[in-house]
Amino acid sequence: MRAESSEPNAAREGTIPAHRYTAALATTIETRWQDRWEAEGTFLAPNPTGPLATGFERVKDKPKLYVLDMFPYPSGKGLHVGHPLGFIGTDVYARYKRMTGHNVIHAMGYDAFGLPAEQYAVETGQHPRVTTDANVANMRRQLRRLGLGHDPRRSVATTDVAFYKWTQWIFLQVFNSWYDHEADRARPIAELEAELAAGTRQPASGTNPGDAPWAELAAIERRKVVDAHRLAYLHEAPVNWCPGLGTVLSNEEVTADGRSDRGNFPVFRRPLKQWMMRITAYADRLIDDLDLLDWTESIKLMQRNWIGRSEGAQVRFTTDADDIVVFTTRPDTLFGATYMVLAPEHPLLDAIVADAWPEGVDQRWTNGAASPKEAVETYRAQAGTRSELDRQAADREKTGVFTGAMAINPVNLEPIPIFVADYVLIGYGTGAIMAVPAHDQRDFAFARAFGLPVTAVVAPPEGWSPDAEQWDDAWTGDGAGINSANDEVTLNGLAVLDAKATITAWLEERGSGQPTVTYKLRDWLFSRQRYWGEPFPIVYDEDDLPIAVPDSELPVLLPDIADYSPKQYDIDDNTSAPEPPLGRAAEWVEVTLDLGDGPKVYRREVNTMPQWAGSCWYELRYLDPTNENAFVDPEVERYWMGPQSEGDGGGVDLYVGGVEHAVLHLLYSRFWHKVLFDLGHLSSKEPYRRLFNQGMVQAAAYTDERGIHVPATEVRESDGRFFHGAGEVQRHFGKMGKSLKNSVTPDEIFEDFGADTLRLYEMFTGPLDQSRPWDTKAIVGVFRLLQRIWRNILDEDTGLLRVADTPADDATRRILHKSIDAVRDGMETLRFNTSIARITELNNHLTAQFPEGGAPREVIEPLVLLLAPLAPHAAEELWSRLGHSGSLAWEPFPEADPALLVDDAVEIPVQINGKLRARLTMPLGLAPNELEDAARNDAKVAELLSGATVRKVIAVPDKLINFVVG
RNA sequence: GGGCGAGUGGCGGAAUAGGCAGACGCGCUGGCUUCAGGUGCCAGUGUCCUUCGGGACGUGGGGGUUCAAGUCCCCCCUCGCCCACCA
Repeated sequence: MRAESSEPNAAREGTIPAHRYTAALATTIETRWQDRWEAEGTFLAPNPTGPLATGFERVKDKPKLYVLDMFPYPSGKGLHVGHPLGFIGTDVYARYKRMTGHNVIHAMGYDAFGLPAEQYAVETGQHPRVTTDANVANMRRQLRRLGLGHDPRRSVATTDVAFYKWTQWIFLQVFNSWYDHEADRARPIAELEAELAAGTRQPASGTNPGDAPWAELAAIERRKVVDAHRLAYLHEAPVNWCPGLGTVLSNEEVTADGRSDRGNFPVFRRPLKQWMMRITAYADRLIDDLDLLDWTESIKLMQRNWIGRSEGAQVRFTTDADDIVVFTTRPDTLFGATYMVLAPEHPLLDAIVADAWPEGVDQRWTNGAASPKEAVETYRAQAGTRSELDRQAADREKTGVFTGAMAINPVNLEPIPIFVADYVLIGYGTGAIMAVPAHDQRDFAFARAFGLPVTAVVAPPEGWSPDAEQWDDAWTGDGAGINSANDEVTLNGLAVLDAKATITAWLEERGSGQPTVTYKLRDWLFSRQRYWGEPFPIVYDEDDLPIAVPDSELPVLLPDIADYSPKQYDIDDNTSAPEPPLGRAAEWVEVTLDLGDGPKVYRREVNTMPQWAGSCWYELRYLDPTNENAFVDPEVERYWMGPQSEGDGGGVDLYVGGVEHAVLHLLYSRFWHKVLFDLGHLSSKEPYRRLFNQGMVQAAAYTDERGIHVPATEVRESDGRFFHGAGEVQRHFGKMGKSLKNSVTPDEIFEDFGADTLRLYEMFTGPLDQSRPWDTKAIVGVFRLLQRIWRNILDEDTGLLRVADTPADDATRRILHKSIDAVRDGMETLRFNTSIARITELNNHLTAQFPEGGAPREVIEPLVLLLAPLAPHAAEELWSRLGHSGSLAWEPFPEADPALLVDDAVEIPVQINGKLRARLTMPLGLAPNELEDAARNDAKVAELLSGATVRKVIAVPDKLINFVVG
């Protein structure tokens, strides 16, 4: 069947007219126009300056528009029809905007570093670059075949040396800066060094362990202090170590059940020295600047939740050993703190553990251990080996042990027992809490399990027992303070908000606490033990401290090595340690550089950057892809992405991609963009002004009796049941892909229908943000649409024009202009399905009105232009057959004449008690009373109303009339 | 457990700002064309009843506001996504 349909129509003369729009004809047309667009540079977008500025004169008075897709990973499997949904959507939008007078930039790149190419290299020994380049070439071919109107000069891959040179450069910008919290922005590290040297600034707390004066610090100590301020820094801290992958992972790459996002291997928390990026310094700005963005509230909410800002207080409790600081969002409940809990990893744990159990200790508190030390050590060891899944199950029984130590509550000087329990997380707040079981559900559960007292300090609602020990749950709502007073301060009678302010002020005055803001967001773990990623432009000296490779030495090229695999371990071996593959490139690792003090030998960083690095800034490189002196020319960036008005943060005008990147990519990318903004390299505060999440393409998938997916193409349907071979199979719908064996490739659809039909079908199945099932059988609907438009313009037998140069009749003209109006609306709102429906209606009207041909050119030409963004090849061909020599890509999009959008007469529904009883055609603009008279004068309405008492008449001009009868 | 979003014919989906529910397409039914079939063309197609005039019902379920509710309010059910011991 396919072989036949790809032959010219002539081969089937006698059955199919020679000039019918068929798949074969579509393919001929599509190939021709794709070649022509490329040859003529139809979609080249001129920059205001620089090497890509040719043609800017032509567009300099047009508004600019930056349309961007989330760039794909060039998989070796090639595309299925689900992949290009968003790409088609942005192409339709970009083409429409170009026709409405915008200078549109639209390009496509490749996020080409990453695991699959590396794993393929490990298996085959083929260099990942070879695989990657082949995959990129294949994907470029497939996307070109779709007729996407991209500027090919701007197509970059993150693996291009000319690209990752600048990824490394940006890393160094981050490395060479620090966050000035007073100025609330990043500044060059040299300015910090100068201020420290001049004594005008003191090191941030915790960065200078001995707190010795700057002048007395040795040079190496000074370097350590400065390094501790950098936005990219080395840090020994618990990280997510995945032995199965042989690499560490960021928090974001670990699933809720403690496994790797990729590969689903167990992940263990272990302390290791790794590169971190100080994204937490930007937490507030990442929240606040969401207000600048035209994103859906749900995505903004996900980002806010991920950053997880909480306002509260830190409170200092004294013990016999060190003081312990807790974080709480409910300082108002401080009088109700009946015990304290430390996370198992808390650094002060060893210092406070008592030597022996106190007399008469509760057996539940000791876990059967002979001493607190033994109990804590046992518990800590258990917590360390327990999987994250266990530990994070919210409904899990609370566990913990008593440390034997007591802390003094600063508000009432009462001693309270200190426990260690894994429901307190080391990574959040201070890793220690005051437990208020009466007003926190988790503390309540723990108190009940361990027989700890529950003291109410906020009045619960009516109906609760006055005795908190009788409660079934904690009371976490608002209420007046009770049982909360000492000699100096009382919270009794105060509402929660007032109580918080009062007690926080009191604590601050006494030096026992201060207001604090805490975030769930952690600093970003930025190093990976992989081969196929950007090398860090960092070397280490004999002191083992990091030194930036000078800009002049960039790029640091990825060396060729024999074995690309990181050392992998048994997936459960949590005692293993990462060993990056680059460590084996001995000659590369050892490097001689002259950093101003003569040639010396240094050791290169052997970790590589995570795959997110390239996607953090690729949209900037599209703007100026060939620039060798800067990652982007500031003037070019200002033109395409700069703020458009006061209060605008700038950024790309439309960014389309999957919702799965709602936090990770979008958060990291915003972070880098803000650093580059702070350092004066960018005019835009935000990378993506408007974000739009396209839906997924789903398809039927079938499982056999074993629950295993069978290839969807081999399933037959019979009476609503489905069979594969001899057995019956079950149908369900899921994301199209290899795992469900339900992929459909674009190549099959090109073969049977052509690219324009595929484009139309994908856009017709629903609004762009909605997921939709794929149904190959349904494609014929939009294929027929193209055939019918074709037939209304060209004779199927002769190929000659059958369009008339006579004026359109009034009714046809009105339908045209209403169609234009509706098509534009669908284009603007990315609801292309409605645009296609209106084009179909218009064409159906022409078919009915001019069955023998002769549709007026006055209507046909706008129809072709309306179709152009959606089915550009067919539209170009028709446009040219209509006698135009150039491409229609820059033709003005039809505009509706407002005068033709309203009719002289309108059909008015007549309701009686809200039920439709008649329709009357009436002149437009009748007043309510005229409407009522006209309705009453209608014979049918009069009959319906006879004998009834009309109690009320609702007459809405030009809309309807409703008689309310009694 | 918390948050967000969505439920409209057999299917995908339309429906300005509360005003004719089901546009457009698939599928289905009948017919035309054709050497049989197709990805050609035409007509019909929400459900039920009907004396063929029409009538009743109908946007997940239940209540409410209104002359009028797919649309607004309250309660419930189902599905999807995100987060998940974050003090």
